[in-house]
Amino acid sequence: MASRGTTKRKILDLAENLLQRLGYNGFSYHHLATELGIKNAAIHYHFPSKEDLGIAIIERTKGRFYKWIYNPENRVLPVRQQLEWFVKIYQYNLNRGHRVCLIGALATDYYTLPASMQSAIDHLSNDIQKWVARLLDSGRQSGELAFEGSSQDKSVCLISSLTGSLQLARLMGEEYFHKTVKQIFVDLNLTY
Amino acid sequence: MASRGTTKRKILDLAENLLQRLGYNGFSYHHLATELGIKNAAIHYHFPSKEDLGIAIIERTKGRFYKWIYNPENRVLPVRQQLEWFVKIYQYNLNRGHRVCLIGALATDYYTLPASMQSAIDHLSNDIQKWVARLLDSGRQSGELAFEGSSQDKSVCLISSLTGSLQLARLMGEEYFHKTVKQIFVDLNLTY
DNA sequence: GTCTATACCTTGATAGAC
DNA sequence: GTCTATCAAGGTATAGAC
Repeated sequence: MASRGTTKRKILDLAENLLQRLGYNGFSYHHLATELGIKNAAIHYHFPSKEDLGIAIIERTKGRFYKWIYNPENRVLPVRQQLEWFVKIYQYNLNRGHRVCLIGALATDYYTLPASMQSAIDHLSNDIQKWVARLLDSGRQSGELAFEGSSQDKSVCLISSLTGSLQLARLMGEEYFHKTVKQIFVDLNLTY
Repeated sequence: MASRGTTKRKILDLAENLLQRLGYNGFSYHHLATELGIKNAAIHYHFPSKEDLGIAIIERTKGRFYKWIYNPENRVLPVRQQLEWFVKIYQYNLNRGHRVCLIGALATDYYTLPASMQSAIDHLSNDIQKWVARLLDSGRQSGELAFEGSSQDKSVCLISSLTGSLQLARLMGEEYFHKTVKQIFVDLNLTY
């Protein structure tokens, strides 16, 4: 289905999709143009360079993340529900054509990216990690979940698992994502 | 440093390195040629198509893996040591210029790969997963380690963590790989 | 086995008409 | 805002001399 909204929005939606399906070096302006029924040059009007497009994708994802975590309603949700929301982001990517997460996609292409994109994605991953660490910490303190080790280490391990499992799911099957999620919850002493 | 051995071997070494650093769509025959001080056409002599080169890289990695796990000496090692060997593969990739693992690299490019490469990497990831699951299972039975849940789920989660953490380490720093490994050991009731 | 030379395609990007 | 037309650069791949 084609996305609604302005051309700029449609380009962004499709580019995000292709980036997470094919990698940054795996899709082209031509690819976007033909699928949207417009011309190459029209895309360059909205996003002068591919770098601009890449930055826009990262910034939009950042915005969505911040919007959720800084929403006062969400901050008071049980830790378990906040964790489930976080996992749902990955689940959503899996459901939309086996997309890998944005961080995973850009991480493997990392050394081919312009510096501006590198620092944008660095920033996002740092913020995500801090948020997860704080969440795990407060969950452990309140007794909502349990684990050994530091919340920092645990958060990095958890994010790595989710990132990696979206990739393994491509090679081995969707169920391998669910196996990982199941194990993550078991390892936090949570039923799933 | 340039690799030793025949030209074919040098090409394979460099291509493997570039594949895991830049992604399958991030390096070219030209890239290989200039760095090896030979010409484009010389590479095509040894590997007629990029697909042939990709297959060769996967098959060589497979071979190394099988050689180790089917070595009778290694099969009787303590579970902990076998696990440490497995982690060392990832550590080695990290040390050699922040390479991601072969599976991670090819997973994000997966839908741009020729079918032959897809099935080759599918096969490898299946074999690795089975080996890890068996290792964890026997370790739990012998009391060498402990974890909740099925050894299948745990193995997928463990491999995903390692795969993902090599990628996160690019964005966040090498220490984030070590944090993940530390947590993996803690979660198996092993000191590290 | 390696070279020169080249064919052919795709890529990101721009100029200027409408 | 979108089009046509075009560009230079880089990509995979081949033919044929040495």
